[in-house]
Amino acid sequence: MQKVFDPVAYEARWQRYWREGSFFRAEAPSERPSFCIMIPPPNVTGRLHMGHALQSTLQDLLTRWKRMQGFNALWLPGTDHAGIATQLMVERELVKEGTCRQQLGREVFLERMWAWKELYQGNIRQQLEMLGASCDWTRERFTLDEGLSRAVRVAFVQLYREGLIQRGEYMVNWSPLLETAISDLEVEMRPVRGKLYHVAYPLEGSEAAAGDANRLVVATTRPETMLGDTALAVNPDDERYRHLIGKTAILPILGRRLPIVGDAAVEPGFGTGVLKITPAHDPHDFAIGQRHNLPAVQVIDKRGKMTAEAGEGFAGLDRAEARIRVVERLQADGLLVKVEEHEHNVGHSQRSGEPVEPLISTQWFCNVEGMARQALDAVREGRLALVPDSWVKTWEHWLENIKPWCISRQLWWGHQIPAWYTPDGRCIVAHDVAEAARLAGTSELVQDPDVLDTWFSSALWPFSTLGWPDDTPERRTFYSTDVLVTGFDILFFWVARMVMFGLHFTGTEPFHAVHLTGLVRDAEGQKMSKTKGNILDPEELIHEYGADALRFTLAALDSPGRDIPVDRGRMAGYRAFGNKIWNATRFSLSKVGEARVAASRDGQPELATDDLAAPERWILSRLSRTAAEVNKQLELFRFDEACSRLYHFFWGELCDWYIELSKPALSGDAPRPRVAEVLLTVLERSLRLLHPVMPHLSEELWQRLPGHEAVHPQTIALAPYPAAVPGWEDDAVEAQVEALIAAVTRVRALRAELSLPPKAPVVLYLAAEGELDAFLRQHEPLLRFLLRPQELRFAAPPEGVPQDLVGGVRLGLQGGAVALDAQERQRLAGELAKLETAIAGAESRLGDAAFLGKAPGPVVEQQRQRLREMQARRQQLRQGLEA
RNA sequence: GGGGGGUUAGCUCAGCGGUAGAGCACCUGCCUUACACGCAGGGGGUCGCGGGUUCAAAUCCCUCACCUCCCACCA
Repeated sequence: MQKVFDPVAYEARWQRYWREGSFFRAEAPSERPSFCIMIPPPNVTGRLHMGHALQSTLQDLLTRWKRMQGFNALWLPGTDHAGIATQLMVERELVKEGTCRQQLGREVFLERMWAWKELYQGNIRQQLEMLGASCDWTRERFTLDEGLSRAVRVAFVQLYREGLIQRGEYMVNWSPLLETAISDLEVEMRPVRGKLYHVAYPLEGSEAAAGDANRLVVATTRPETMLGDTALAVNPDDERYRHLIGKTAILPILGRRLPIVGDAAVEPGFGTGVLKITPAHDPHDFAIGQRHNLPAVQVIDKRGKMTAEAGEGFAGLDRAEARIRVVERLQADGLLVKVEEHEHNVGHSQRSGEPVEPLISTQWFCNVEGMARQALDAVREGRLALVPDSWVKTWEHWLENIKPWCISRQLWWGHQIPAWYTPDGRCIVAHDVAEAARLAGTSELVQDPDVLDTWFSSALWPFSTLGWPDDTPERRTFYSTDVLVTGFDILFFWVARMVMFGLHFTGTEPFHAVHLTGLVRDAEGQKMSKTKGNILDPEELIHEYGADALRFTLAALDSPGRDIPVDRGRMAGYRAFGNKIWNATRFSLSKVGEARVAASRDGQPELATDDLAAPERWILSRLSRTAAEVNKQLELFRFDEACSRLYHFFWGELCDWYIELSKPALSGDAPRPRVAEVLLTVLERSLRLLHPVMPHLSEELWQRLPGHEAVHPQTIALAPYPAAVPGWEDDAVEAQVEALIAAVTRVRALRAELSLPPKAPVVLYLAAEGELDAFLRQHEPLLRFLLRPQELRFAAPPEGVPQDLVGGVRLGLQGGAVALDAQERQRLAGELAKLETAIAGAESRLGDAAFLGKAPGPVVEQQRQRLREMQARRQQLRQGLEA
């Protein structure tokens, strides 16, 4: 075996081996219980980022774990067409080429889109494979492929026929740059330092007259929209203006007559208490306009330019430019009363970044209120768990206040809406054009040019990927799926909508648990961004540390409800852990001779502990408990805890102690029964425990262990996941070995404290009560090996010899007395001071009748033992400091 | 305005009723026959502030402060 640990040397090899062995192929139907995770399909826009790496790691971890537990495990991969995002990328390319989609035409443009998709889909596959993802690639899907497109059409037609999808003219969030409607969720509020313009509107019949009584002053942040005003509104309870309701004001610049209406939505306290009403360009005004039957005058078009309605001098201007001109004009007309600085929130398009323009337009809407109630019930009744459950309140708040979902987009890349129009203007919704023609009674049809919101197809993902609407073996085998792993940032965009559609179309929730991960951040907890230059690239990290170290880091940092601060130092630490595992295996293989991994039957190892010595019993007991803990933590989605248990068992117990304890036996100096077999067995099961997090390293090493093929003939990925072995668990042995460990550790510390050089000849005293004393005598060779004393006496240390009491072991160390240096003296004095406080505390507690009466017995006993040990330590410290 | 999460060692975070923990960083020794991606030892914390419950509180309850995120948004 190579001495150097080099993950890059073997990771790709195992990825190929797994692929060629088809080990991750899931069966449908299957006799075994199934486990299924649907990948949140990455956008075909580019490379995978750290968020994908995190989520993919956790999904792979769960899938590998369940697969090893014997489940028919499916992790179904795929990609999302990501309408706006992808179309934008390709359009950007076109701009560079000096053309645009309109010039190419829809058909040619879509060919470009598909070429792009092929390229990036390939990248995503390759990157997932680099990470060690155990997807079933034979079942890969794409949101625009034939099957999923059919599912989209079927879902749309059904919702339409149920009356849950409607076409209508409403106010929507419009992105002038993208020239499409977007949903409420795609609007992001950003604080903007703007101005509040106070504009005077003359009252009718008083145009020529001056003075405040003849005009109403309106405060607005968007003066350019006043060209579309069709009324003024005041609060009917507002004493200042009540008498004006029913009167008429005159719109400056354009001279339009504006009725003054009373509406309770007007806040008397804000601005001047008078609101200008622009039904075509503001959602509130739109609502007020509807209440008062006001006309809507559109002065801004779909590209953000002023329309002809805006009048001479303004038509054709950009909305920002128009604002400047309107203000200039008002000022010239003497109607600009004042301008205040005003910070307020303005909706911006999340995708393109520009301010959203509220616009009245004809769009398709989906009424999701009923489905939202079902989604609420699914969580409340425990059929769907949100992990961590702190998300439940957010979930409830959103679903309880849900509004119709605008599902149409004025794009080309996506599922074209299955609606056709007849020459006489009828709208026919059907599964295909043939059906539409039949229903319409004519084949002169034009399909609606719009496409559906990307999230509409994503909402069907858990079942459209399994063949829905058909009743396929896949659907029967894997649906409902088990777990969804995704970021909390798409809880509403995607998770809620999947649950709503899942319940609506299939009658059951699409998965039983959602594990919501945090955001991947940099080592300082800063959000990663291009401008900060702190972006980490998973591919680069894999080259540097290996995929397993990256996976371990991400899994170990995933603690509930927190972001994931990815730290290179930490990742280097986990690569070092890989090195540790590598070397522990290298050592074992060089020492075990002809021994083999113990055989198993029905997953339970046939390794009886009857004739084994304490160290062997101890490590088997610890292994069993570790396996139990790791399984438990994985059930709870506590990947951090599972990793921590694996790390501390392997490094802190197996390597630091058991391997050391095995050395005198393996070298033949102090033989014990079946040490090599135990070592191999523990190692083999440890590698299996580690496999879901560190698949490559565990496979690489496991394949070298003599006897591994009896566990599984081909791959560790299909070997059983270790569970607890009750027959190995032994509290008494654990207590004894732990006392030995505590004593050894204390002796080493004492040696350092006394400044004894590593090779200084010392006399070591050890004494304990009863069985523990016998146990220590029995393991004399181990104590000699670990502590290398010149002489070992199983007796209480005489007076004057530096000594201590720990874990029930009285120990002493006699060697060349070395004077304490000043620094060490100070340290010990500090320790002594703290100790005095602790002793006083323990003494008073033990003297307190309330404590003795009410605290449980073991707690009192623990306190007594602790006090004894602190007193022993105090004596040693006092003696040392006096000397 | 409403709601969530957070405040523990220099940094990033576990712990959530019975002696304050991890990784990294730091200090001191060591190439001890698997590993210097290592071994051994060590320093470092009024667990945000103030109350309360309890024999016992970082851990449960309440007030406050600060930091974050989400939702809504007054033109």
